[in-house]
Amino acid sequence: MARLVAVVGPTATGKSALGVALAQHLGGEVVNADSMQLYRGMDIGTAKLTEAERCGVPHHLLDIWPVTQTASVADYQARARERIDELIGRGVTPVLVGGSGLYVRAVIDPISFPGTDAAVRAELEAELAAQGPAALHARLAASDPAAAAAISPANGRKIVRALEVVALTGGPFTAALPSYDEQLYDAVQIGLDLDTSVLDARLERRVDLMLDSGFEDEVRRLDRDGLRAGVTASRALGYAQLLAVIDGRLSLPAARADTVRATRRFVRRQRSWFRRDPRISWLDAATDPLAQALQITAG
RNA sequence: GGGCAGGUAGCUCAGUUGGUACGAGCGUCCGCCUGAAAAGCGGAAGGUCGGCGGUUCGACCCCGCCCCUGCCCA
Repeated sequence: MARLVAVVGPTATGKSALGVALAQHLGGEVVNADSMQLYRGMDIGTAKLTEAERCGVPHHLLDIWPVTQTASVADYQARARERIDELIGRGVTPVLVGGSGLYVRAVIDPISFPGTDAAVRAELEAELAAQGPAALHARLAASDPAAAAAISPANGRKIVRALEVVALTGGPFTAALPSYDEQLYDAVQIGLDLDTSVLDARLERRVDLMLDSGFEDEVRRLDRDGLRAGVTASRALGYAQLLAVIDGRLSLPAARADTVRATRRFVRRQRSWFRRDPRISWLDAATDPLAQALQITAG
């Protein structure tokens, strides 16, 4: 087992910069674990590091999906593991950086995703739209009681996926994440966080900065590339709001406020996801996290 | 100085012909999550109903005075 370092935690805490610094000190390369930075052209709004900010450290799995493509953890998992294994084979330390909790676990932990089928899914989506989630939930209860019990009758998305898996595999949809005690890589996970009031102020500043740096133009450009048709990319923080601005459905100030609010909510969700993982060593982003991170990775 | 509208949860506002606030959205907090995870979903905590006094068995809802906000007139 080779060693892998992961930098996780809520957005806007400085994970990317810490990742670069760690890679430099450990002779490593960065592997992205941010679901939205996988999209080509989504740069400003995802706070993707610029070429200069990467300081010559190779970054992997950035810009691999067109905005029209629906995000997929399974696709990410395969690509990330392949790349990580390749780095390890070269004696390079993979530094996995990102705030997409499920993506990180999909790499490190033994999770296998049952397949998907566009036609089956499209049919289920259509039914969901026509009949509402309750009807589908009732059907799930008949074919997979355990899954139905675990999924809320209001959670259309999850119900559709469960039905899809049942239809494809003939078996039940197991909705249990693996425990935290078995991982595929010898991974050290570092969590970066900041005091809430400090982070909240930072989020606000960051959104303003993005807006000042041409975020709206970026969205207009991506709109021409089909962003609107992208199921996941079009819902990304800030992007969804700016599309509404372009449509005249929202004023710019409202979009700004909305984006800040949504990002705050996202941070809370990220924390509740990551804080359950006992393997993560938490560092305060305000007090020289690099030194502490190096200590942890050395130990 | 006069007139009108309004002062109900942190915010924006519903609401009761007088009988324990039926509140809602947003925010906050907590939790969930196996192919959309920057998405999706669940739960909880918050109110001396502007102040004082009166009427009443009983007032947030009626009366009086006062304070505050906005608009109009002077």
